[in-house]
Amino acid sequence: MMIEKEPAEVEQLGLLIKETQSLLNQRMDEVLRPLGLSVAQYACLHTLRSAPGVTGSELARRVFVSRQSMSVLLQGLEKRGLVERSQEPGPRRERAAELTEEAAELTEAADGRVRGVVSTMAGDLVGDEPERLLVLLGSCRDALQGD
Amino acid sequence: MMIEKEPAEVEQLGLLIKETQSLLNQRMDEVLRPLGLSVAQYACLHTLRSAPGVTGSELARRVFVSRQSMSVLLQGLEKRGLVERSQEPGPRRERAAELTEEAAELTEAADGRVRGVVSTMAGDLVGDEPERLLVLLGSCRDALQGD
DNA sequence: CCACGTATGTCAAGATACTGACATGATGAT
DNA sequence: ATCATCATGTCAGTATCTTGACATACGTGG
Repeated sequence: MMIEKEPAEVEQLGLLIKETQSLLNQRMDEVLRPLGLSVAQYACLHTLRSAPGVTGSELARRVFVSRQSMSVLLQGLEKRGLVERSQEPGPRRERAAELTEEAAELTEAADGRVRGVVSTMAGDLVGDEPERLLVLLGSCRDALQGD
Repeated sequence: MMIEKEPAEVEQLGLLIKETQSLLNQRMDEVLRPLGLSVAQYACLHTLRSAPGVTGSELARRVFVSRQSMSVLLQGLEKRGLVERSQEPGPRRERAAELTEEAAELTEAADGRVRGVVSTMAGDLVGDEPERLLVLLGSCRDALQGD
């Protein structure tokens, strides 16, 4: 006979994820705001650094926002001289986006601060616990999007 | 000499949390929308059911939104007959909020659907893994808000 | 060759959440 | 007793994200 986990605790998992993400977003905003960056802008720059030349739509998918939001995000970053987009559209009307020199410095500074926040968050985890957390959360993510 | 964890993996923890929460919110919206409820409204009703009679401000803190957002949320729920608020303000101008009968049924139905989503999310976790995940994530949350 | 489906980029409108500000009522220090 | 302080509830303005819609461009099947 299978021993069923009482669902009372697992039920709190959704709330806990929301809570943690809310706090994480808040802390990231606090350290990024002095640099003049919103969390969404940081996510955009961070992703662009690891994947230069991607299209706006692909960027939107990776950052989990709509194409439209990414469009205005990129326009703002372009106006601030942090991002350059090819003026001559590519194969499918695509406009590849890349970081500028100034953005590289800024993104590195922002990355440092975000690393600090994440270190704080994982500060009480010891041994293989960080890795365990990554695996378990990854399982949840896959189960949700695999649908 | 301490063996330092390479931070390359832990660094992804922030992104993973954001990703998982985004997908969870999306799935919850999909199951709650047919009931005419937004995720925020569900969170409001769910919290009210476990803590009837709380004030709007306290409710806002528990649901992680501002007092102002909770104010308009409650106005909408009140207009739909799901929530009743005491008209005669209490000790500190407080207006205690409670669920109506109709809301109790609706909230129960919504809870069932949300339980389904959470079960899907935790579907691949076995043994003590759900509990482990709760403990590890709880540690992260405490580290973020303990600051 | 040409219509159809699909993907990108953008504009406009609606919804939602936040910050700032104010009035009201309770608490505490002097 | 009086005034400063704080918490609640609400209104207004701002910012951001989303959905809907349209124009453009590539690919495929008729």
